[in-house]
Amino acid sequence: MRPSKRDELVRKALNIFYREGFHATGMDLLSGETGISKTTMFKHFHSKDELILAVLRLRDQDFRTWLFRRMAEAGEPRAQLLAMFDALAEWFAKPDFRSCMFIKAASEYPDPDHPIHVQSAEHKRMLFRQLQAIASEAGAKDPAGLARALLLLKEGAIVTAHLGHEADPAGDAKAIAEKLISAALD
Amino acid sequence: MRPSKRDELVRKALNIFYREGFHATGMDLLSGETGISKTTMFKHFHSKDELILAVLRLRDQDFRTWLFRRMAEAGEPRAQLLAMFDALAEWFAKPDFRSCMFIKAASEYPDPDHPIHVQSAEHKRMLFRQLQAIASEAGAKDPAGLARALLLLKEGAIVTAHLGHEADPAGDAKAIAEKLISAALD
DNA sequence: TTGAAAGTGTACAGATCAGTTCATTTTGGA
DNA sequence: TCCAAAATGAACTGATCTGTACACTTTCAA
Repeated sequence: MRPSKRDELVRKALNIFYREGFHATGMDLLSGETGISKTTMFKHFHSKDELILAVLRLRDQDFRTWLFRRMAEAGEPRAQLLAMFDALAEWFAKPDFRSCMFIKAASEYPDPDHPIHVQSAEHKRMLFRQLQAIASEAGAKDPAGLARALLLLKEGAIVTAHLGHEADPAGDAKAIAEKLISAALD
Repeated sequence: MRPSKRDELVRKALNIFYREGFHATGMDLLSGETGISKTTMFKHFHSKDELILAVLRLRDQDFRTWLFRRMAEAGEPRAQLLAMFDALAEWFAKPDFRSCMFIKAASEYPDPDHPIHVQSAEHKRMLFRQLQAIASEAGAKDPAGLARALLLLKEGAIVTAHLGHEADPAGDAKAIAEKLISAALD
């Protein structure tokens, strides 16, 4: 089995779903835009939902790899935590930024038991675990509490960057994070 | 003109869109669930998008009226600001809570120039203005900055309540808000 | 009571949706 | 070179989508 076509499909579908939305993107359009025949698409994935789940798995990998690599470059655990918001600022500045794929997925599949909704929630949990580990390394008194607070700031910044009129939501979030981190580590 | 049918339609459509999503809710289903004929629906609104815009206008009114009334009951401006998070906690606890309608609308209509997206952003701006006024009354050194920070916490709490596994996102947000308000008023 | 406005039910148009079928062509490794 | 796996294109199913047409009924106020 050669996985290249399948991977190519998932990666291209990711960009289109992210830009246009899930329901608004039909399989015919997807086939046309990717240049991959519908027959092949349905050979790799038995349904549109399965394709979306594969897209979300890829996005989860890509996003967490990107974010925590950026954070790791900052050095000390305490600096890593703050660096999350610098990474967010870069993301928001991209012209094709359109919010968080998992917030959007959960919005389009509101049933909490739907696999797409469940998998979106799982992404957030993975973020929490990794962030908690760094907060722990940094010597936080309550690593879980600090991780929850920083993630709350992250989600707020994303929504505000997408829907708000603010100049620098990532900067606002970072300023708050600095206070929280100082208080959590002293 | 008797507006009762029209209002009834908008109010019932609001609940269905909120529960099921916009694209996932067809006009036939809407007609069936509301008991209002499709002919009448399209006499009042020339398209589904127009109905959605009316739904969002109603939701904007309802939500801001509810939120700022709850806050006003808290008395002093400083207490009002904190009361926002108590109101959020009540909202999150409702069994039919499914995130913020405007975050969902912007997710389903990702084109920033789409009227539905524009109107969703406008809701957030209205929230900002009202919150800024209260921050100003409270004597904040930078009312706009405090309003931005509190709204960022609000959006983060909503997303976390919808998608996260946290026990009390509104409480987490409130704890952070307390620190910010104290620092902004001293 | 009457008459216009508002609402109904049904059937329909035309497009699009997810997903299938099948005969043909392309591909890449042995 | 050969062969099986992979991919293709195009037509097709049946359902659903937004929106329309039209004849009929209900409502309400003058």
